[in-house]
Parts: sequence; structure tokens; C-alpha cells
Amino acid sequence: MSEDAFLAAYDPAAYERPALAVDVVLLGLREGRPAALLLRRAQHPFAGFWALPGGFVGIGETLDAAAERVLREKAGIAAPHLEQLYTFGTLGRDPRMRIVSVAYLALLPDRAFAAASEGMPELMPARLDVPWRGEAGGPVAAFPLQGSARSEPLSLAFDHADILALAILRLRGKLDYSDVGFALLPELFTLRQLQDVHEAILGLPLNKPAFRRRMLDRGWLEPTGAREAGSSFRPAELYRFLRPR
Amino acid sequence: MSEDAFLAAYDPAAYERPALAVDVVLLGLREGRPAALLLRRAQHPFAGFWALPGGFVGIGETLDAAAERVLREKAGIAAPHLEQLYTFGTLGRDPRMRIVSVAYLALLPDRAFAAASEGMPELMPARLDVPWRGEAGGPVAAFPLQGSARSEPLSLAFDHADILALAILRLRGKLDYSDVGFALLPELFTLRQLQDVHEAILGLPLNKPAFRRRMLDRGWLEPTGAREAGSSFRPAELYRFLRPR
DNA sequence: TAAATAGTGTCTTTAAGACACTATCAT
DNA sequence: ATGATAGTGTCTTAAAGACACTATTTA
Repeated sequence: MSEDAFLAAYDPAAYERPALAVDVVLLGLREGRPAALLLRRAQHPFAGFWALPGGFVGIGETLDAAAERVLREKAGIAAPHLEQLYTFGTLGRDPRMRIVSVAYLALLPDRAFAAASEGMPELMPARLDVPWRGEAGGPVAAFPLQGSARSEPLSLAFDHADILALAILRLRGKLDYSDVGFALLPELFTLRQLQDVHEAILGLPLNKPAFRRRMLDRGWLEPTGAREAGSSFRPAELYRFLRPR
Repeated sequence: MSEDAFLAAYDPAAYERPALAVDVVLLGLREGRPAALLLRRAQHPFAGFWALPGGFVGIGETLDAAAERVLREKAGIAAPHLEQLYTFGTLGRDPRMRIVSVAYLALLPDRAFAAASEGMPELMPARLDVPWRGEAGGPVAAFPLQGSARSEPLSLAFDHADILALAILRLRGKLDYSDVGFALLPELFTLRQLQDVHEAILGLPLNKPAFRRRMLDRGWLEPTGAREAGSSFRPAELYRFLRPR
């Protein structure tokens, strides 16, 4: 670090600094597909476009805390899983000024997704259309969840389509060696529900016996002995996720 | 985004902002192990400690450009592979002021590593000691490369030990589905050199026939017909990395 | 008992690990 | 020829995919 950079660092007025923000992808599953909660922008820029909830990072606030605050203030919930995705810092991403944004991914099980959606009516639940297989990458489109099947895709503000794509990419990448899948399930769940989560995120069907073998052999699942209620056929056993140690 | 946050965003003086920096891990391989180039800090804080090369992000500079500039100014090179790792934003990481730092990973093949090391004598080549297997994670220690075998570990400034650990973690994670391994090799290389790179990063020996099968079946390698020179035994064929499309 | 899904047995397929073997070059 | 590493053939092992089968519950 050179001497004048040093001094500039001590004098906040010496050089202009980029503003620092966080944007949070609120991700859940709806109808067997990934879904996210978006906010409609009222003002310029991108008025009428849809954006991820976000906010500036306070001077006395960690990045994680800023993401948690956004989650609390904009969605009224605390996500069980919140992780940093990537930091976006291209020059034109916000036409007003230089804003560097740290993207976060929050995973919401059905209950939390519904609670945020109902408690904050300005949050629009949107189905994500992922037109690529595996971890190929590429754009992700968002469609209104309620509405006719032939709706127009939602126009996304800023570089938020890229951020959504990165969220899917990250999730797919770590799904089968980490515990992220369980963050999208309630405390008790059946193996079929777990497989549904994996299939929804990966966007492809999985082999049932192989999936059950893998999951059970991992040793992260504790059978509860209880069974699911409300089915009109043979009820499945409920499992609990046992955090690996 | 609330109205007053909006206004504050337009008025840089309204709220204090964190300073934004980049720190770059200059990673290469030495003696079959990961190695990094570090700078000795002259001033407080962490005077005498070893730190990653870094610098503040200019107001008109992207994050990637800032990392490239650090690489150019502090190491005198342009890395063939430069990727963002993670953004560190805890409150106490720099005792002087609030600095949020975007960590980058630069991969240097032998020639670039040596060129930086020789061209910039203040850069200390340090062997990284990774005491965990796979992607378990945990601290990483740095030792002087030249020096007695029983040296003390280098004291690392700030949270730079965490950044080094993350670099290894990321590299291990994407080594066998991405092309990062080739960034540590010259344009022409033998399969043995490629295996050496993988073994050095993973920290474990690999099965030779299986490794060759995997690499050749991937279709990323183009045999050149040429053979390595200078060996006192059977020379191996030289391959070229063909970017997958 | 019919319907529907839970859950399993087992065969096939694929890929990795083990290990020895042949090939080829410099000296 | 010797030494040393390149490069391969093949057997074993591990795990996933395919697919049909049995089990269990509600209605």
C-alpha cells in the first residue's frame, strides 16, 4: 500500500469512494421450480422493473448483518440459510452513481417463503425459468407466479438477472456435497420431499433408489419413526436433518 | 430502497461509507506444494507481519480492474487466471478504519511466479502448509520458501490467513470440473506435469492410469506430437490445453 | 380390494483404484 | 544392456442407473 493511498484511506474526503450495498436473492420453491421474491421499482432508474431487495451497508455493519437487515426489513423474516454469493462492481450497473453490491442468497422453506409473500404484499413471487442444464450458466428469466401460463417475463432491473443466474449456479454446484438442500425443507420431511427439492434445483429427474441410497448412506438423516399425515395412500416416514460433525 | 437511503446515496457526504479494497492471492506451486507471494508490512498496523498485495478500488475502476492493477503494480505481471474469491467485511479486520475487501485469486504458472518473485524483491515466496484434507477447511500456515526446513511460520496480517485458506478451498473445489489446473502450467505440458499440479493442489497422490483416462476422455487435451526435452530417460509427449466450447 | 405411493432387491453400466506389464528414450 | 519414466491392459471395486417388485396405507 503506497503512502498516499495510506493517507487517503485515513481521510475519507480525499478520494471518492464507491457506495457499498447488498442485494439478497430470496429463493424458495414453488410448483416444483425455483422461485424468488422481487420488488417493483417505483422510481428512476428502472422504474417499473423488478429488483432484488437490497440496501446500503452501514459504516458499523458487517456485510452479513446488512443482508440480515434487508431480509428483516424487506421480507419480515430471518432466513435459516444466508450466504454470500459474489460482489458485482462493474461501472454502469447503477446509472445514478458508482455502487458496488455484494449479492447474498437466502434460502426459504415453503413456510418462510409464504410468510414473506403474504406479510409483505409488495414482494412479488416469481417463478424462475432456468433454460440451461447443469452448471452451464446463462440468463435466467422470471415469470409472475400467479397469472396466466402465457405471461410475459418480468423485466429485471440493474444486473439482477445475472445475480439470479448466479444463485441457481451456486445452489446446483453445492447441492450434493453440502447441506443447502435441507434449508429449503421444514424440520421434518420425507425422502420424497428431499428428492423433490433436489430435482427442482437441478432441473432434472433423479433415480429414486440411487437417491435414497446416497442420502441414507451419508448419515445425515435421522429417521423419526413418525409418518407424514394427510396423504390418501401409504404415508412416508419423516426424517430429520442431523448436522454432520 | 427507502427514500432517505436514496437521498443519502446521492449525497456522498450524508453517511460515512466503508472503504473498498481488493487483496490478491498470488498463487503458484513450488516444490510440489502451493506457494504464495507476500509483502512484509513496514508500518502499523501489523508492522512486520506478512500481507497479501492489495489496494483501494478507484471510483472509476471495476473490481476486476483493481485486482489487475494490483497485480501489475505490486508484482509486475498480468496473470492468465484471475477470479474473485469472496468479500470480507467484518468490523475489526483493519484497526485503522472500516475497510471492506474483495479477495481475488491469481494463478501463476512457474514462469510468472518466478518473474514476479525476481522482478519484485519485496515479494516473499512462501510455501503454504494446508493441514486439512479435501474441502474440510481450516487455517493455512505460510513458511519462507528459502530458509532452513525448520523455520517459524510467517505471521500473517489482518484476516489474510483466512483468505489464503479460502483460495485453497476454492481451487480444490473446482479443480476437476473446471480448467483452473491449466492456468498453473505453461502452454505445452506433459500429462505428468498436469498430474503433479493436481496432486499439489489436492495434497494427495492420484492414480496414474485413472488420471490419464479422465483427462484424455474429457477432450480438452490436444496432443502436439512433440516431446519434452532435457530428460535423461524416455521423454513424455507434450499436450496443449484446448479450451472446451 | 383397488389405488396410489413408499420402499427395496438386483442386474447392468460406468468409472475409479490397483497393479503389473510393455514401450521408449538417454547414457 | 541399464535405468528410469512413459504409457497401457486388465482385473477388482464402488457407486449410479434401470426397472421391476413387494409393502403399506387410505378410501
